[in-house]
Amino acid sequence: MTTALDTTSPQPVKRRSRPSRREELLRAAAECFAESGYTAASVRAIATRAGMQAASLYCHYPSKADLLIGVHEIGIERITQAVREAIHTELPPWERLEAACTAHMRSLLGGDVFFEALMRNVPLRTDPAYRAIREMRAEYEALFSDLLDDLPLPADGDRRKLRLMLLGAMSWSFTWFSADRDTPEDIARTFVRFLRQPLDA
Amino acid sequence: MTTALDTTSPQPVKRRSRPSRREELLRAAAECFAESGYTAASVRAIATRAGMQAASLYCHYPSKADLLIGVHEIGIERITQAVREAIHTELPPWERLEAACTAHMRSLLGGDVFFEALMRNVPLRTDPAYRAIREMRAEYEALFSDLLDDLPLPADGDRRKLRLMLLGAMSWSFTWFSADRDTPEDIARTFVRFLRQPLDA
Amino acid sequence: MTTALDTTSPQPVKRRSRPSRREELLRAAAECFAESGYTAASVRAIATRAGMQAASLYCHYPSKADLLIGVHEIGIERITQAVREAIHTELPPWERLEAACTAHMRSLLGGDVFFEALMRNVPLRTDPAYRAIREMRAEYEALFSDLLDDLPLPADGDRRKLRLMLLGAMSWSFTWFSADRDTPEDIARTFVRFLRQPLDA
Amino acid sequence: MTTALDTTSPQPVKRRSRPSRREELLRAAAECFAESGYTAASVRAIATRAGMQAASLYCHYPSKADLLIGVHEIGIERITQAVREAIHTELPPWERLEAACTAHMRSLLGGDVFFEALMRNVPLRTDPAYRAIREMRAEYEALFSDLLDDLPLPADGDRRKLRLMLLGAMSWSFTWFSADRDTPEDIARTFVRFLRQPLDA
DNA sequence: AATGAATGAGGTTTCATTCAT
DNA sequence: TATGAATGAAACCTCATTCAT
Repeated sequence: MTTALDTTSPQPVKRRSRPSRREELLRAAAECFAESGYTAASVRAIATRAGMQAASLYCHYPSKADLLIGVHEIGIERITQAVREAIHTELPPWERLEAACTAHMRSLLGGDVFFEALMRNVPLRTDPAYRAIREMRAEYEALFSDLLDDLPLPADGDRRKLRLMLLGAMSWSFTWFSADRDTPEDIARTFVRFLRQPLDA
Repeated sequence: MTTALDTTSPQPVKRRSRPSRREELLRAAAECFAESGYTAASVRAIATRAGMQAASLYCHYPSKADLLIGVHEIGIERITQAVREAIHTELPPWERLEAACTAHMRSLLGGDVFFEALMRNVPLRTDPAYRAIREMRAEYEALFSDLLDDLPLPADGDRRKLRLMLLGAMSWSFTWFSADRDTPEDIARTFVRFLRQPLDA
Repeated sequence: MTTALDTTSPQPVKRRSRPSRREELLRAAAECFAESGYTAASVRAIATRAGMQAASLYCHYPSKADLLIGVHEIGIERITQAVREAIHTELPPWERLEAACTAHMRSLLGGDVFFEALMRNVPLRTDPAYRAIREMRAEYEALFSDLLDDLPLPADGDRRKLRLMLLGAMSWSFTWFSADRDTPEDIARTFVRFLRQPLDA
Repeated sequence: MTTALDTTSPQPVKRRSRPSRREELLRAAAECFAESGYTAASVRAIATRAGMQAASLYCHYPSKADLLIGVHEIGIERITQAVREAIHTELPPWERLEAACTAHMRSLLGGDVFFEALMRNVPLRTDPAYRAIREMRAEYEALFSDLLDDLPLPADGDRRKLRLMLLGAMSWSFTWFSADRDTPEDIARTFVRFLRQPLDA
């Protein structure tokens, strides 16, 4: 009857492709994880924010940990796409890196709760969700490995550490970023410049 | 190499006695916070690890949050002293910065649970311990501001962002550091070199 | 004598079903509050008496204080209705007052745990439930204000103090009442007579 | 050396017959019992208010229940003496009763925490302190029995119920008394007048 | 007389999850 | 798909009391 994506079809069609219950749930979870952290966020709070009872949540996700994975999936997917788009065009290597970083920072600091949830909830090695999330992150970070491979570095340039430094510095920014003093774009540009100017000279 | 960083010893030698109950408690708390995170770590687990009942813990600290503050105090105090010692000698600015970073990384990644607890538990803005901890961190980071002020940078060098980049990159390293592949000293040296080579040329 | 005061029946016949869990819970709470006092009565004991786990109690009432309010609501509702019924008929003013007092005492001393809980747990001014309960009591006592207004008193008769004296004397009776020596009806009759007739002949 | 009543004699004499530790403790206990009720008042709070550690309290009183008894002893002793003094003079029976009631109310509502503690903490029958306190109260109330015996009542005047009514009404007044609207003396006078004079004109 | 430390019991409440409906 | 009720575990913390010093 309706589109294949309409997961709420059993109810009379209200509005076209409104966020499904699962999506609402993930958003609610992201908000709670971002605000309180994974452990402190309660399933009840997430369900309430999504407009349902805690028990109903389990119709959609089998556990709290799966919500965290779901949130990460969305977050990583979004930021991956943002960065992919940014480096789609033809550009010199350093400019491509800068474009990627700009997209990265714009996503991370743009107020999207999915990214806040992402940053604030790096899972512990003992967490059951650890592996799944680590793999997603690794895949994303591979994008930057590629960008760095294209860079013309001196022979002793340790590209792995360069990537870790750049991504780490950007990741940590959620800790000190203040929209009053900084813009995501400026941070990205400045960080890249710090690295580039010597090496490029 | 040196023993100055042996964090298990009861600090600068204040009292000769065996570590006091408070110190044992802080160490137990640090271990638990490092392993499980602040929220997931239970007061009972901390007390048990310190060899007492949960109720006894409250003879020494009035709440779990105060334990977190205590852990941060020790951690910050130790790393501050380590860095202070490292920059005590007369050195050219870049070398002093590198010495500081080396000390910083050596502390952070040296396996001291107080630092692991520190890094894994950046408090949320809503946390009652947020203010207290933020101030401690700020005071520590001021050390690096001073070091950066001494650096001969070009006019447009944004020293604040440089500091944030360097410290952020180092902070994030607890996320990916593996003693098999890296050494703290090497990371510090490499990160500083990345920033220096252009600017110093 | 009558069955109107059978406080175990599920009230005016609202639903036919066996007493709901909420009602069982309130009764259990009333029993515990009557036996041990509000503070000393534990949520666990209340839940156990109602045949459930302490945690399950919170499906029905959000806190212990709300149980106290609920118990008061039922108690006040019952005694209000008993008094209302007693004064429903046409009677001379003093006889109506006596009828009201008889109903009042019969409720209070008839062994209903809800009234015992009521009397033994006048909340402190600092108690969060204080306001709610005070208002209920005030509404009930207004019934007596009306009855006293109908009394043909001399000009200097302080009707407020008269009400407070009468109600106070009756309230305090739960302190000394012994079913062996007294009947609720006799107490009521005697108290009203003391006020009505001249003792100083 | 000092007076026999100086229970703190081992310490160098500071001030003459200042409240002994036991007295301070009783006063602190009375305050706490009056504010929070016996059960909710904690030994720790009492000790703190008396300027000592909880453990030190046990040097003076062997248990919390003994503090309650001690508070009652003082309270009953004080009010007994107040009433005794009031009825010491030669007066007609009704005037003597009024004088006693005035003294009673003045004590009860005069802001003395010992009386507030007394009224707010009628022990339950299951309380270990129940018997001891009940006996004290009975002895005090015997004073009123005597006064009532002197009253010229009609043949059917039930003196026991009269006493219970009068004392009960006065006891309950701590529940509604407001220094803004009432004075203890006026309450006493009015209550006695209600009994003495015919209201049913 | 005083106390710091300790304790076992127990307080209220929240947790993630299950299950019958 | 949704939920109300339930649960066992566990959360943080406070309790009255004890004891060695």
